[in-house]
Amino acid sequence: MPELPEVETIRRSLDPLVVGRRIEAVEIRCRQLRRPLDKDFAGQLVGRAICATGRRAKYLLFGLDNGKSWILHFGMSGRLFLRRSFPAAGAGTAGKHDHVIVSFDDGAALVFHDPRRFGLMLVDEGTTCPLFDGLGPEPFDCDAFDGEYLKRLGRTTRRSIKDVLMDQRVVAGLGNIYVNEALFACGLRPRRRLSRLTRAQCNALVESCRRVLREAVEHRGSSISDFLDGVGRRGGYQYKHHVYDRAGEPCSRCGSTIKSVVIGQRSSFYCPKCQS
DNA sequence: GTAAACCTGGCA
DNA sequence: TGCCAGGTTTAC
Repeated sequence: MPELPEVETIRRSLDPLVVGRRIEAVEIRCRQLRRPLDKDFAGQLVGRAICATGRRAKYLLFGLDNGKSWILHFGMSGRLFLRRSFPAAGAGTAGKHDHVIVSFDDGAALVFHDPRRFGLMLVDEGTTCPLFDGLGPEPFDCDAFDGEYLKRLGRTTRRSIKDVLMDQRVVAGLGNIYVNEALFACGLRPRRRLSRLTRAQCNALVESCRRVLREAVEHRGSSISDFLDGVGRRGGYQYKHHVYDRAGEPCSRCGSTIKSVVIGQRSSFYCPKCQS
C-alpha cells in the first residue's frame, strides 16, 4: 500500500497527536512480520517519550528521547492508527491483524494493523539504521536526484525507466502507483530504456516524479481499497490518477484506451497516444 | 533479467 | 478456483 505520499500522510496525521507523549506499554499479538520482531522490541519502547516524527523513503520514524527511533515499514497492507482510548492489554478488543499495540499513559494507543504481514518494525538509530544503507536519494532532494543523475545512470544500464524508478536504490519512495503516474505526466512509456532518453527527457522525468508526489501528498495519498491515515481518513489522490488501474478506460487527456503491460512482475499502465 | 518467496483478502 | 494487489528479498 503505502508509497511515499501515504507514509508522509500518516506521519502528518499523527505528528501533533503523539509528539511529547510517553509510551507506557507495548502489546505484541503477532511477532511474525516480514522479519520477526526483535526479542527486545517492546523493551526498547516502554518508558520512552516520542520527540519527533520523520520519514525516510517509505519508512516512518518516531524519534525517541534516547536518540533512537522506532522505525516502521508498511509493506503492501500495513496501517498505523491512533485509538483515542484503548482498553488494557488483553482486554480482547483488538481487531484481527492488529499485530502491535503501543499504548500511552492516558489509554490512547497506536495500533499497527497488517493483514499480509509484509510490514516491518524495529528500534534503531534513525540515521545509521542498516535498512537505509542501500536507499537512493529522496525524490525531493534536488541536489542528488536530477536529470543529470538519471542521464549518468543511463550510460551503464539497459533497464527500462519503469524498472529504474521502482528501484529504491536509485530513488527512494516511489512505488507502482506513482511511477505509472509520473510516466504519464511526462509522456514516456514505461518500457522506454533509460539509456535512450535525452537529457531534456531525464529532466522532465525527474520533475514529473516530484510533481506527482507533491500533488499526492497534498491530496493526502491514494486510497485504492484500504489506505487510511493515522486518524482513519481516506486519501483523495485516487481520483486524480490518470492511468494507474485504469486499463480499458478512456484516457482523460485524449480518449484513447489505457493499456496495461507487465514489467518486472508489476502491472504498468499507459496511454498509447499520450505516451511514447 | 526473471521468478518465486513471504501473507491475506477481494473479486470474477 | 484462480488471479490479482500499494513491497522487498532471495534464488536461479
